[in-house]
Amino acid sequence: MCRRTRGSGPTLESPRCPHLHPLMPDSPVRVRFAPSPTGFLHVGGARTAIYNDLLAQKLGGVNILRIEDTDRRRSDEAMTRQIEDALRWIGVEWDEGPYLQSERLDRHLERAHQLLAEGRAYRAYETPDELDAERARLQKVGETFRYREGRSPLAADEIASRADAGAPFAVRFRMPSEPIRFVDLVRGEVEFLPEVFDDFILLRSDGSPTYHMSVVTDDIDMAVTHVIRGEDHLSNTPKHIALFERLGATVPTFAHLPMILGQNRKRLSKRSGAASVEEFRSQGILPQALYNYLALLGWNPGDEREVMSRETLVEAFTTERLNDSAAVFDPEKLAWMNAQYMSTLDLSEILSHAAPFLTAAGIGVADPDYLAAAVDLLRTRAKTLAELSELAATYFEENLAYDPELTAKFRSQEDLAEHLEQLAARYAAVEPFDKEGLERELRALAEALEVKAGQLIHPVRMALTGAKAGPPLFDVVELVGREATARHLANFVAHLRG
RNA sequence: GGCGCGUUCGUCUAGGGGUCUAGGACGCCGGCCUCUCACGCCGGUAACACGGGUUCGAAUCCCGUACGCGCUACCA
Repeated sequence: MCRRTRGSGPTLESPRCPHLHPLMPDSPVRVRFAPSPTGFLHVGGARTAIYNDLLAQKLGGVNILRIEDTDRRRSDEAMTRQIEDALRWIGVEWDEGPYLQSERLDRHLERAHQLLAEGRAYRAYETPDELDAERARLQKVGETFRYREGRSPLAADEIASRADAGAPFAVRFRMPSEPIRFVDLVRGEVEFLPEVFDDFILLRSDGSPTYHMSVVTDDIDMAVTHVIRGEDHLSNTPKHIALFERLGATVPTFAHLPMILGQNRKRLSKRSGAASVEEFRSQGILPQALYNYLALLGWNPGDEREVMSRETLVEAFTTERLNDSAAVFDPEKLAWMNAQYMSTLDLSEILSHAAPFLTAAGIGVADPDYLAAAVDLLRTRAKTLAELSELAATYFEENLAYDPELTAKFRSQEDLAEHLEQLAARYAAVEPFDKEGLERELRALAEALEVKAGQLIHPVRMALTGAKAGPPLFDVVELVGREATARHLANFVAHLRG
């Protein structure tokens, strides 16, 4: 198995392994991400998109976006738009598309009719109900129903008379009778025996193509070289391979990614918590963090790096380090990852991602420098942009409402109000109003009063932010400024005496 | 039921026959830093699903069992 050979061995990236490189060594790598428009982008899909992105970038290939909207009922333009937005937001790029599968209907039909004409497919006259009945019947006897040519539940003369009467028919693909083997980039060699093959449907009796017909047709026409998709398609792969072959096309290389599970160890879904890119976005997760986290969920660079930019991930990416077992999505670790980006990204970047959250928290951008300074002070203290905005909001309050429970211990300190008034007097005069001077004044006052500096620092923090913990106090005072500091101090003194 | 895939700390993972008294990360616990919180730093907790082989030696190779997941549609 090629993928088991590490180091100097043949790999996808060094195309010396014939199994892994069905195409000419110099033919360009073409991958595609083919979501169905369900109204949101699932994180499992997002991860698939990321690996496609990474591989295309790594190999200088082409990434294609194709919307599998053949199920008309749940497809519309807005949903397609939603997927594009989500991909763009998370940082996945594509070079071609989006193609809409529904717009390629003629082509799917053409190829299906070609197969029919060539005798690689045939007409089948059973109705879905009849097939269901047959399945149920065999089920009872402990057998499995598999549709192969000549094994119809219908009598031969019945089929003939339906055909003569021009009855509607489905078009079924004639599956080969040899085993189908392939080397999956993630799982190694996989084999399916002909005993389990079904002559599956290419065209429904209403003439519409099925998913299998459409995907393979599109993958051929789009010259896709590597199909990276979810494990749920592994069992469909023999069907697809047979179609590629009968259609005279080169079979692409497959990579089937394991599922992403929720905390409940079931496939991640809305029930098991946030499951879509949009949800994380609205929670205030940074796109870089989600991209990074998802890339690491099922892949690792082989060393101990974890926080990695897209560029670094591209440089480090190899399909041979893709994992083959399902992974549980861990929101805690995502939060940590996000915090990493919150504290290291350029402030301007944080600011632009935070803007909608800031607005939602009622924070205006009247003074961009003030906003930036506040965000900079708080960025290491928030795990999400939503938290950040919440924390920042108090820095924009005209007057703060103090929580009696939090201020109880200050109110029981007899001299505190008096001390704070003295501090306020010093702060009114200090020049310049910067943290060094502010600290000097406070410590000098503490010494004169014969109290510990903390005895003043903590109540001042409460006065200015309404919280018992937060950024270093003198940074806060400097930021808040002379005027607001005086106002908050006065309010707090009143609160203490009230 | 059939077929396919999987199983290392709670979670993400490293591991490719001896270097494994199993490494890293998240979480958790403790400490340092410190005006508090957070960041950061230091330390601790915790795992090879089970049973058989093969081998001088197995987390690693083989077989089986258990469990989980996927597919088994005129869904995609």
